[in-house]
Amino acid sequence: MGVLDYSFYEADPIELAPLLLNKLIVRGERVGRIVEVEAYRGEEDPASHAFRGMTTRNAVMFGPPGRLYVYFTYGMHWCSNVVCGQDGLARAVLLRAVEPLEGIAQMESARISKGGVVRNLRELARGPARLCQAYSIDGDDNGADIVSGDRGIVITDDGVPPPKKPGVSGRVGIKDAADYPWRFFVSGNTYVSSTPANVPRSA
DNA sequence: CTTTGGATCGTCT
DNA sequence: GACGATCCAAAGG
Repeated sequence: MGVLDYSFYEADPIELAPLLLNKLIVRGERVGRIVEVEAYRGEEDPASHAFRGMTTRNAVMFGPPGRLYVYFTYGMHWCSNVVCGQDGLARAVLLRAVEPLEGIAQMESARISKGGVVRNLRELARGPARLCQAYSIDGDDNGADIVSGDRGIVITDDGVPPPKKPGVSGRVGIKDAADYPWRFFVSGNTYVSSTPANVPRSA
């Protein structure tokens, strides 16, 4: 229960990613449950921004765990990752979808004020860029400490455990290493994005 | 319902 | 100079 400790984030992203499922992201009034994530493993992962070493853009990924790595892409979108693994290793978990629980009005106005479109609750924070819009996460939040909450963002545990058998599939929107089964989601949850086809575990 | 193409710019080659 | 860890609207079945 409560805010997660730094030690929680020291794990390898493949271990940590499924453990982040069902945790809460909190920023002020805004509270949502994480239902979909992806693991990225730095120099060992052709799809990772850090595959070819450190740059100014990805530097936060190499730093201490328990921070946010926020990046800009497609000329208009922000996406956010939880930095994990030990200090010096470029490891991170991309936050891909959240089930809105509280502060829904604030999430909606945050999206709309940034030119977003809110069709329904399901699409409010479904997808990494929409999630950032809903939480007003942008470049200013790159490097934010999600344990101390120095920028007002924390990840907490409300007692709901991660799924015993999370859904697993390839990661979305990448070309390299598309077959790595490093996307994890809460099976059956409607707030999970659907691409690629949800592949049940056990298989 | 699915498919397709446009928007838009910081970062790396 | 090319291209994204994406989203959205419009067009087609």
